[in-house]
Amino acid sequence: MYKILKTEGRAKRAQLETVHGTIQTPVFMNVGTVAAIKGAVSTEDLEQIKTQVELSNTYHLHVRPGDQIIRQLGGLHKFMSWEKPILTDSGGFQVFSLAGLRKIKEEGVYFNSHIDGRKIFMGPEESIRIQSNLASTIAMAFDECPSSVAERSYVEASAARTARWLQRCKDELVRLNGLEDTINKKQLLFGINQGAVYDDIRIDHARRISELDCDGYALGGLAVGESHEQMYHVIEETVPYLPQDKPTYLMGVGTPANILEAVERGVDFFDCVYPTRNGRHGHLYTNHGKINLFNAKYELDERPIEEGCACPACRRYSRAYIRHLLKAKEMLGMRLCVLHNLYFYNTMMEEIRDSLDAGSFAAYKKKKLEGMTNR
RNA sequence: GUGGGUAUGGCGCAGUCGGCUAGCGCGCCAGAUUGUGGCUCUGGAGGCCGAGGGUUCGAGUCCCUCUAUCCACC
Repeated sequence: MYKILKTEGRAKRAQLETVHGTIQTPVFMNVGTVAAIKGAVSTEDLEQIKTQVELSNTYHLHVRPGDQIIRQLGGLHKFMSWEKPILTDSGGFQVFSLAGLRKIKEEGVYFNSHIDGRKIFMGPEESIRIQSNLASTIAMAFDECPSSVAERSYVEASAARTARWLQRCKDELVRLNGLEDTINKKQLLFGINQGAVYDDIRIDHARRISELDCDGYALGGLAVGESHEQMYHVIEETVPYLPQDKPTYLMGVGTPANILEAVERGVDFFDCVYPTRNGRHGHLYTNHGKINLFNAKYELDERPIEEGCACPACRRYSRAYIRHLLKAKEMLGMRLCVLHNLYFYNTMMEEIRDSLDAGSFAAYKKKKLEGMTNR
């Protein structure tokens, strides 16, 4: 299933075989929360900008249109017309990030829908059941993502509960995958490590969840307020305690620099809203750093976003034109920016894989970081 | 021509019985944003308060003249 092809230090060049095709890693998963990449990006577009994995969200699809609806329509892949791998996030993070009133108990979490305010209960079994209905390629465990500044005692109790929840997720998935009418009987499950910025809690938690033999393991609860140094430190200390014959996924991260640092520390799956959200806001990633197309200095700039870039935006349009579209709030402006950013990220991951293949990742990373003056 | 209204940053407006560095929205100029509510947040620049004169310790606020503009009537 998961096969390491080459290593350089802790950095891994690997591949993960799934029922929806083989994923080459390190990989960046393109975030499409509600089964859509925001910014009017179609799955046809995704194929043209080197997307390997699309990421959607359990909670968001549960409240709208409803996982039962998607199940009746044949699952997420058929629903959104995307045949390659899809990873669904469990909804644990949404409880942390957007549910105002919430109650976290041993059985799960009670909170209110952000769409219509109605009460929702979600626990490990509910999350996995929804993900099974969505029939994604990879399901994520239902976890709690405590604040990075949460007190030690709280983090300790929370991590212990997340570990118990993982066992329940695992049991429920095994049960569902064994059912006759389950759409994707080979759905994979990734467990999630927690522990905020406390090394010993992280390590202890990593050891515990490693015994559950998941298909992959993620580092959760990072990039939620702590410094880059703290985050790199946690990754460095924790990754060795996660099964190295399984994929390692750093959730929600990050900037191009964050990714390069994490690859070096053994991470091979990433996802982040930056390329899409920042793209919608006119922030573009280039090899010279991030630029803000809203800035007045681009008003008469006839160059493409990035010289030599082969993305759909750079092949044809100028900074001045795209800036105009953004200021005029034309959808095409956002779309072109999102396409460029995702292409940039996916291309960078491709370059990372090539450099690992060639045994020159360290040199590649150094050169890439030196070029990016802004981030 | 007569009567009435209005003139405050690029645009639209607030400015209480005259009282300290004249506010707000949009726009503009920048910055944030890490398992996404196309959201939101944070800064910044920009005003001889239509012009001139007067009253007053003090006028965007009160008085006079002029100018511009809008409405009604002729």
